[in-house]
Amino acid sequence: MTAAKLLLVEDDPSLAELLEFRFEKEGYDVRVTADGDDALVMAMEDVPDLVILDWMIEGTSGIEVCRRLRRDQNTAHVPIIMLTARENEDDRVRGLETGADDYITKPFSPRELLARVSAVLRRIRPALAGESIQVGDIVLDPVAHKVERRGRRLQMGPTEYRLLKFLMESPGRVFSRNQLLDGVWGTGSDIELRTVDVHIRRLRKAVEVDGAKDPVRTVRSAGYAIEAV
Amino acid sequence: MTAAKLLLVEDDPSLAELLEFRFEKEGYDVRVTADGDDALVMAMEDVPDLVILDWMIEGTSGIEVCRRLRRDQNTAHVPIIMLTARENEDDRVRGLETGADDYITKPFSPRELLARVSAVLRRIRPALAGESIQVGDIVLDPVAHKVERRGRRLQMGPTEYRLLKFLMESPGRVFSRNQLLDGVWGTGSDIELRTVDVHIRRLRKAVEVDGAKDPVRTVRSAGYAIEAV
DNA sequence: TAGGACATGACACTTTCATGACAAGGGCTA
DNA sequence: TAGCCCTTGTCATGAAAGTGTCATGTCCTA
Repeated sequence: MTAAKLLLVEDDPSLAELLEFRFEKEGYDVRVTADGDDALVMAMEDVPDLVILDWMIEGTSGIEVCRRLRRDQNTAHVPIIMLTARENEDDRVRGLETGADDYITKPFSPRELLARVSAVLRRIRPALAGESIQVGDIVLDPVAHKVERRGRRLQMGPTEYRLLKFLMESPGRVFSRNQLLDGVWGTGSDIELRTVDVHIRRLRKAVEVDGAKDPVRTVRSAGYAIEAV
Repeated sequence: MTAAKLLLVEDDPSLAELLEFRFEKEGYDVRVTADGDDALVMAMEDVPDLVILDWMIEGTSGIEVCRRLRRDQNTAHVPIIMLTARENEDDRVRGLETGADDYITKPFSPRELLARVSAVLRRIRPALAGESIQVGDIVLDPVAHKVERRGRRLQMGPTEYRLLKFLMESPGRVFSRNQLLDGVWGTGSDIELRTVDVHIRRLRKAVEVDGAKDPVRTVRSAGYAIEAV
């Protein structure tokens, strides 16, 4: 299981350091910045699994960062937890309405933030929390690195496994070839776009079980998705 | 678009009634019970999209309900928001660790709870949280790249899809052929004006469902619009 | 009723995708 | 270390689906 990538946007150095320490201790892969614009750049370059965003930061404001993350295709679905010192309900609601998934009011204990991060990740990316994912009749166990369909064990290469896992984390959602390259092969991989097709085909072949239908949907001129069949 | 089904487990009658009223006003399909065991039965019988669970209820305790929901295959993935009167951090953390997706501390405003429900649903089923576009009986889910009408899945080419999406983003508004070329084909496309007519026709054919009326309105010497029928 | 505007079917042309083949690389074993 | 097997990225090819244009028919309106 690869570590979950967190992006922490916090301009109080001591708090940032404390949180970074705690999260790394929990096995997360943490990057930190104090600046909103930096945060956006970092998020675009390497899409994190979750963003922890202080409402009051230098440069671009927290809510603006949130809005922009939501606007970009690649980061639109990254969960965001906002840190806010405000008691004001309007701000909390506005944060949630802007697209934040959760907020936590300062002062908070690191432990509670950890619990929230874990809860959000579990909801969004069960595989990161070590839980198995199920889509239709396909079950993927990230801990055992096993895939089963209708009780039968499936055999596939490492790339097909990662591709399947990536797709299963967002069932039904269509990913472009570029998104798949970023998500499965890693940002900045220098791979031919069409190579994705080939791996999709290998994946299709790997999940073939007697009379079961193909769970991989091709969306012409858009990409691929996996769905319950 | 079918309404999101909520299950509200709350034993304070006045609060339950208030919430039920607010949620139904927002278009949710709400069922209410005051009892933990009832809640489990109801959840098994008709799996809700989200559970709002009071921590302190009669019968089986909230946390126990949470645990059991998580244990059953059918309800394991249903998001849970816990309502708690306790300030105690341990309880909050324990709730999250047990599998609740979120909690909210009493007293809270219905508005905030609504925002949280919406935020959680947005994650789980984008189509339920208003991320899909709906015009009349046509529902377009941009994330899954799917279009449905009266529950039936529609099939169309990429251009028709983009055209439909563009029109549905401004229901009722009339677009000239030039505007459509700019918006759907991209500015600077060197396409014959009349080609729009052809794609409109293909779109019309694609959204044909048994006896449903044509949602595409032709405005003579002006352009086209889509409207609820 | 004439003239313009729109609808429709046909068709040739493009784009996009599925598939099989293949060579390069890596790791493991004998 | 040579040989073998598995994985991987790329390419060529054929099939399928989608696209733009035109000619013709139909409708509407002044």
